[in-house]
Amino acid sequence: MTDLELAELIFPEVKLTIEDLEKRYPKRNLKEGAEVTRFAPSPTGFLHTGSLFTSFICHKVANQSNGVFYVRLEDTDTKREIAGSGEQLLEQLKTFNIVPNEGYMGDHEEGDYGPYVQSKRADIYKVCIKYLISIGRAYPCFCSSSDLDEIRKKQESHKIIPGYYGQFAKCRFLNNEERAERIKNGEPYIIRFKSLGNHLRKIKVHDLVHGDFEIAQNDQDIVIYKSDGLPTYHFAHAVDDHFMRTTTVIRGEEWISSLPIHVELFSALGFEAPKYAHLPVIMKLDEQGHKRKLSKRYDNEAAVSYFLKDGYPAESLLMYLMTIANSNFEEWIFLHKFEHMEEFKFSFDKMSLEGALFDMGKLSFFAKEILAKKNKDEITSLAYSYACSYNEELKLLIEKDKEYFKEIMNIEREKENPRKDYEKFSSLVEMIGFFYEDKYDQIINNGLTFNPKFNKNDIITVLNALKDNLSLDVDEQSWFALMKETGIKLSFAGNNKEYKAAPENYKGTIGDVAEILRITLTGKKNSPNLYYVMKVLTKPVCDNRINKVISLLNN
RNA sequence: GGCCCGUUGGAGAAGUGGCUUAACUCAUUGCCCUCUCAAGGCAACAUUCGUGGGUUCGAAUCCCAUACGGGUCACCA
Repeated sequence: MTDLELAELIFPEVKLTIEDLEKRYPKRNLKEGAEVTRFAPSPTGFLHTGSLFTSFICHKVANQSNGVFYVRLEDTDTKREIAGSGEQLLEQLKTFNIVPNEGYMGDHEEGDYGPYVQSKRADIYKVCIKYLISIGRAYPCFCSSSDLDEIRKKQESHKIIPGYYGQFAKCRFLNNEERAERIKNGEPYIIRFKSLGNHLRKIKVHDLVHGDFEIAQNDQDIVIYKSDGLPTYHFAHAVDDHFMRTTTVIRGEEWISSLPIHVELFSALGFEAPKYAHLPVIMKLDEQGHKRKLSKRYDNEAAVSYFLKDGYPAESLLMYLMTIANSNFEEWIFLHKFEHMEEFKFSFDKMSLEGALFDMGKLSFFAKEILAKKNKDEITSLAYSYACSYNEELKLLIEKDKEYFKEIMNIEREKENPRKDYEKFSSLVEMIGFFYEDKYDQIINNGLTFNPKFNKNDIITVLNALKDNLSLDVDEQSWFALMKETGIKLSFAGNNKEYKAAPENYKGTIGDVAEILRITLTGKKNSPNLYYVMKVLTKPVCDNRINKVISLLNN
């Protein structure tokens, strides 16, 4: 029995050939230098920070070369699949402005190189597997998992490389008659690739980020077609990236070690291998001080949803990731005042080879810079869309009076060096709650903590004087002059130097006066510039709050 | 354990034989400014590039050895 006949026996229903597929998926008509990249997630859970990193780079590389970025869903592991996670993945990418030009879009597919979901590509894989069988480069394997265990144990006890290869690849030595017989008898089987490689020989490979290096040839007869009728990753990678005409495969560094498999697969299929870029993995220091890959199980930072829920601006995460990708980006973005990062030219040569430790502090820095750059309308709409997804309380506050919210967000914003105190939207309610009357009432009813060196009457005197004398119809400087004047009349020192020179002559400093007012109006020891806070609150509200506090003190 | 990749400060890193008494950024610390905070300004923070040898007038940069860290060895991707 010939190999061709065996192939026919196993896949009688497959009529198409590789040539037919080549015609159906012709080479893309793109300009010289245009890169076709792909992000190929499995729908097994939330978007990992490392995946965001990879997809971001893929997107960037395609965009800056006027190429194509597409998404392919690798759903061949039906056991681990989590329903709906594919859609969610795409949804999350979208919040980062990573939108594919074609491929799997979540609820539908776009493009001429589909289907883009692997479970829908069974026919295509079968054509390729049938071809490999017909040329003797793939064969059915009847080994059970206990057979494989046995082989492994034997190998381990002899301290030789484990796996299904060479002499250990039992089913490789079956003749086609035996194979046909066992298949006809209904014995379960899978299909393995027949490797011609020699572990002792090396192949030269080139990687866009690692450069040239040598690696041992593959000699494993890996499974390419599982008992569930779906291909394994390695095989699907070769077939899909060929027929989808990917020019550069960008993926995590953990794939380097399977590169020899992929190289051999491409060559056996008669396909030209794509360029490869293996990205460093994002790491974290564990409790023992060891570096390890960001882990879904142990690290919050591993899930992109964590940052989204906490309300970090999406842009800040991207900026941070670009910093890891190309360190010259930092200089560039400073020069460009934290704007238009999409104009930055990413380059694989400038990529570091070592996995960076995830740096939360740096993320915070970028988050503050970015939020400080937004105008009041932009930051309001960002806050609002965050609130709609994650924070009901904030949503209600904003909806109560959008203009009022804008004015709060605008305090010390429209100036050369805007305030940089907003980092993530999850802390917004805590920071600005006092601007809202019912929140404010809660705060003062919980009790205000004034400086213990002032007694009740001191505080009431100060507050009454301020209420009578502080006008908001003047500019900031005059306002402050009024406060100073008021303080001095009540024998507070106008500045620190005077006070330090003779503390016994004064009740305190002008800072103490301001603190009393600040605590009264905001319930906090720290707040933005009091003048602007009062402007937003308005004079009547301020007076009302002062009265409330005075009557509380009198009780 | 085999194989592969990597190793410059607390973190990200620049650096490819003399311009490096190791850039820049984050963090940290101190001072200044200031009604508080967030900022902003100024300053400090690796005599040394994992370690040991060598080549050279000269090395973080070249060579050799060694240590350490990470990845990977599935009908998972």
